[in-house]
Amino acid sequence: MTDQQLDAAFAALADPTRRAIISRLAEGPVAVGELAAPFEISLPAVSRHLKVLEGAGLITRQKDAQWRRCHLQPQGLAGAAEWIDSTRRFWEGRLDSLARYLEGPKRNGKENGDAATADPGNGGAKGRTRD
Amino acid sequence: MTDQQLDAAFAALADPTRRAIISRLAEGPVAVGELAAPFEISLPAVSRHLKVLEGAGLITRQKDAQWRRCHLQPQGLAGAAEWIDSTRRFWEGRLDSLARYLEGPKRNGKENGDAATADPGNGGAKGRTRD
DNA sequence: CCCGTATTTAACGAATATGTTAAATACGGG
DNA sequence: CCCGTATTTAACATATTCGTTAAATACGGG
Repeated sequence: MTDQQLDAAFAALADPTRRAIISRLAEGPVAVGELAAPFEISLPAVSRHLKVLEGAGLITRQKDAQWRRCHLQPQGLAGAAEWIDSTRRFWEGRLDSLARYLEGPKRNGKENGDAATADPGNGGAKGRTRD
Repeated sequence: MTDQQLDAAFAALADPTRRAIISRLAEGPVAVGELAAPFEISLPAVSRHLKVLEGAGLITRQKDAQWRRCHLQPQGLAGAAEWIDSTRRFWEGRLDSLARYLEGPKRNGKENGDAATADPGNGGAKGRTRD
């Protein structure tokens, strides 16, 4: 997933109407009119939201006579989720190194409960600006 | 997580500079100046990005003399990830019901054949003007 | 107390997003 | 071929976002 795709996906998700549309589509494909019904905004506004979602790769639209049936594109969601998860894994990996550091040969007897603020990478250096 | 929090979190993630900042912070806490160094934009611009990230609950800033050390707030990321994952779980659950429906003991020999567009949950409901 | 460093706030302009209404387009049917 | 339904595009107003530069604020040190 490129940076631009992530931009588009996250921007698309940053709107409650669009998230509601996605939630609705997770139940199954729906045509535009039916999709728009629950919302108070106009149909053109929904249409534009759909364009944004489609541009972000989160949905597709299939022609079906004069209807356009919208389908969730789960791989689009997967791309966004993957960015977040890999960041979280990275963070947790960093915590793992911290745990190893604390439990290492030094045999640290105290359990460090607040790993989130500890900083082995910059451990004792307070007030340092550059490294 | 409220709708507004999701708005803020996803909007915050929809910017490559802010995602880069988050990636950097996943390695450990960093002061603003050092955080800003890799970017070509001005320091005030970075400062505003940090404000956005903080407002979205994705980071925190701690005072440390004249420095402000920025920390990742992983629970913020978790909230966004959870929305996506629950949507995906819902989608997959729906596919599961579809599979059961297709393979189930009560074989009904009616219209189906395209798993991606079939819709057991809304099978013959409204919106079907054309058959 | 004043200075230099670190960071934020203020003020501004350009680009983008979102909503509206009115008109255009696409489709199947009589 | 024209009509009604479904949906999109056009044109427009307004709000927000993102960048800039200049000034303000916060802090520790001589």
